[in-house]
Amino acid sequence: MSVADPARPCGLRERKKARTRAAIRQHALRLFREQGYAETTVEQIAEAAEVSPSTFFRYFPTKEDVVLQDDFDPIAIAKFEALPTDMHPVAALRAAMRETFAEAPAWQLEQFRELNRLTMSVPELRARALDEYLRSVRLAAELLAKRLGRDPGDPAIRTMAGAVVGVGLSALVAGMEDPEADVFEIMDAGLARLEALPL
Amino acid sequence: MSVADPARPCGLRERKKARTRAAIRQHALRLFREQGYAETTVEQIAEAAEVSPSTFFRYFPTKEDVVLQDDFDPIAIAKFEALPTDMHPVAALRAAMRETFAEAPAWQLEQFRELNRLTMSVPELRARALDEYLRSVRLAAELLAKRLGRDPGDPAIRTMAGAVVGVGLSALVAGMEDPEADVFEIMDAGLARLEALPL
DNA sequence: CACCTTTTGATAGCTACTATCAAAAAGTTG
DNA sequence: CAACTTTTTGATAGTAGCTATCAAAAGGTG
Repeated sequence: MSVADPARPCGLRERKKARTRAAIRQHALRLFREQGYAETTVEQIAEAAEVSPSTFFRYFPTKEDVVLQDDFDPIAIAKFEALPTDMHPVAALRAAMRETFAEAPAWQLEQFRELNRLTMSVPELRARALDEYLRSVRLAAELLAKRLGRDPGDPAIRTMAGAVVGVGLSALVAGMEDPEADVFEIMDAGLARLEALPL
Repeated sequence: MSVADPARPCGLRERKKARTRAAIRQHALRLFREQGYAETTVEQIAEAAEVSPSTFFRYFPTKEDVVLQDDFDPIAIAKFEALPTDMHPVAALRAAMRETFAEAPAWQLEQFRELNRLTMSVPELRARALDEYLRSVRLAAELLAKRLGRDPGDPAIRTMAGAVVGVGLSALVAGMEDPEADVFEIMDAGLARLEALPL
């Protein structure tokens, strides 16, 4: 209902909300690191963040949501839409990703990596992450169809969209198997290979 | 520990176990169809199948597992391994899938479709299905590497494996968006396109 | 039939998550 | 600043998925 929707908070309330949210996530991630995801109860997180369990669920609908959030996807999609339409769609996707990551501050990239690591190691989280990932890239696939002026149901489009998702997943898996690996690099290299797929 | 592991049960016990398992699943699926997945409690399922809730969890580790089971994957993987190694790996995968589905009885294919429909419509189930799907096809990807005598970490292998997974996912999504669509056909067509990817 | 193993059900309990509602804090207006 | 409104919070109670335990019942064997 609120008409005002500024990028940064102005009132005391909104600032406090942001602080509370950050505190909950911060303490949750610390506890997960120290004693594991399943072994940490919501009650413990709430206590550490000095709020009630009720408040925890007011900020995060589920325990999983403390970990699962992709701040990058919407940005990358916006960049993808802004790129010239005469580029190869997969090349545009790669460029959008590269720009997005290049602009992000170092700490955010590092947190992204840690969240990925945690996500891929907890089955519960892994499952939900794949769902979210699929959903967001399916949206990108629709943009891809629009970009080419073709139907989203076109087999070539569908196959390419699936392959893009799959390459992303395989990169995440690779990053999990080898913690030293650069997930961004792997994903980019995989996408580069997909440019050879006929459209 | 049991040495005997026959294809079909012999003793009264194993037959009863199989019957109990089937009964639980059957009643569960019926209740899901009638009143929805989330609206059906394990207690109701147990009561309908005339067992205790304890027994339910003895047969299915989670409520989700009543729906999530892929009887096809292990069969298809075995067939894949049995096929001549000089075939194109993706072609071999396609052949293995085709054989597997061709051999299955009609009712099993129909049940497979219903389970897929249910799975893709319940977020909770969808997420876990993707996880299972990824795991099983990753195994196939390892076989693929072995077949080519190359490293599983090879970018080309990894990309192809990811693309295979992705095509499967996109086929499932397509089948969900259009219930009339033939998921097998879509997946096969997508895989056929992947044969053009350089290895 | 007596004996051993497997399967079952009852009980109790933990934890994620929801609903409700009154108290407290933040913001607003006379 | 005092009264009033709105938002945020915490306490309470409850539902449901899931686990552990253990004694009773059923299946199988000599």
